[in-house]
Amino acid sequence: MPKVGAEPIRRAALVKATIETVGEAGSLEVTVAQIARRAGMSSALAHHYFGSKERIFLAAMRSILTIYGAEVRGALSTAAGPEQRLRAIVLGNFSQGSFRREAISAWLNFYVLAQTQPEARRLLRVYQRRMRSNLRHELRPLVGARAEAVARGLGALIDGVYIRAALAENAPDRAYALKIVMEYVDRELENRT
Amino acid sequence: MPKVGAEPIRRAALVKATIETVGEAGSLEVTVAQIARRAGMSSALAHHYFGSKERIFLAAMRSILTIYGAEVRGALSTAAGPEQRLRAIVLGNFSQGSFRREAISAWLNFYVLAQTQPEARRLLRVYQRRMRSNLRHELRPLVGARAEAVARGLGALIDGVYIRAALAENAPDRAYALKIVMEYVDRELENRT
DNA sequence: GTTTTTGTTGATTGACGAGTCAATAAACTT
DNA sequence: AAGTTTATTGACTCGTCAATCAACAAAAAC
Repeated sequence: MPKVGAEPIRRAALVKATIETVGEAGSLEVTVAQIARRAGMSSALAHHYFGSKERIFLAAMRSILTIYGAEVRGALSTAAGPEQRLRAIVLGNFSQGSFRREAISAWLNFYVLAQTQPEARRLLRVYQRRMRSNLRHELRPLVGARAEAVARGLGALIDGVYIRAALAENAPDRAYALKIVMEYVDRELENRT
Repeated sequence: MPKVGAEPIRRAALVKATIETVGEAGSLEVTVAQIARRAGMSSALAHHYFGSKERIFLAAMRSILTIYGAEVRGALSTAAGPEQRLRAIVLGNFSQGSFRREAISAWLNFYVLAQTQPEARRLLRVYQRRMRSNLRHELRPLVGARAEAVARGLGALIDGVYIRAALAENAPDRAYALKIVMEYVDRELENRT
């Protein structure tokens, strides 16, 4: 049943299926066949479009980071003033699309992938750098010279809250996660110079 | 060359080799043969003593958590008063033995293992609970009702700083990691009630 | 309407790796 | 000295899985 113009649809389906499969399995040790089946095709087709398992993973990772980025940008669009914008960035990091069980678990696994895969590492680094730069930019007028350190601390805290959520048994508690991070922001802004 | 009383020595060697191998590879996808070779024995012997790869991993994880615990206790032993003790706990988390490249990378990978392996998950949970309880105990006299939230935040921040260190290309910067976390403590203690 | 491009899969290959086993040997027991 | 326990490994089995390939089908191009 070959329908023309299938490529982008198939690729998207595979990326989605990869995130779901890795997220559910909680591990990168999933087979191409599993992913392909979930995406409704044969494993041969998955290889046909992506060439290798590695490339499938990288595409999925790119997708996750893109979603993060988009949600942060979305949250940012309505915010005015440094404090509002700072809080919007944090909020964006915990929005619906990103702070979901499989997404979190998949993210953790891609983090591990970045330990071995140079391209995965590059992607993650680019993303982190951009995030830190955004945070620093809003923090500068709020905490001055401390901006760099606070940006790093915030980034690390967000990552930490994420991996802790990956380990929780119930559905991740978005509100509580957000509370922890926002209170960090509160503390830093209380004593601003 | 069978020397009697080899079991504990072999087991220890395997645990050590596992942490090193996983840490270096940055992945759990290492073979029993690799681990065994590094520990100076055949893979058959590794299976003989541990029964399965899974059990080898669990033993390695237990070892890592034990080392953490010991270092925290060590740091705690000389500290007096809640604030000193709180800072000692943090310090213990970043001590020489734990905050090392392979240990960090291995820890991250065991974190991932805990997503799938019930026993690994249990171990990690027990460890986290104890750590949080320790933190809370020292925080209570310092920040009162906020103790629970701060303990959680601190725990998450420490985890976050760890995984970020796993991604760094150079040797992990212990001093900087510590600075980030200690400043979090500073902020929380500044406005104590 | 034939050729080319795009889509698709079942079957196969080839490698790798966990776990088992039989065999060998040194040390301890009686 | 014979028997038992502990240590140790090379060789093998068996399953799994990424990747390839040959073949078929439909649409597009010519």
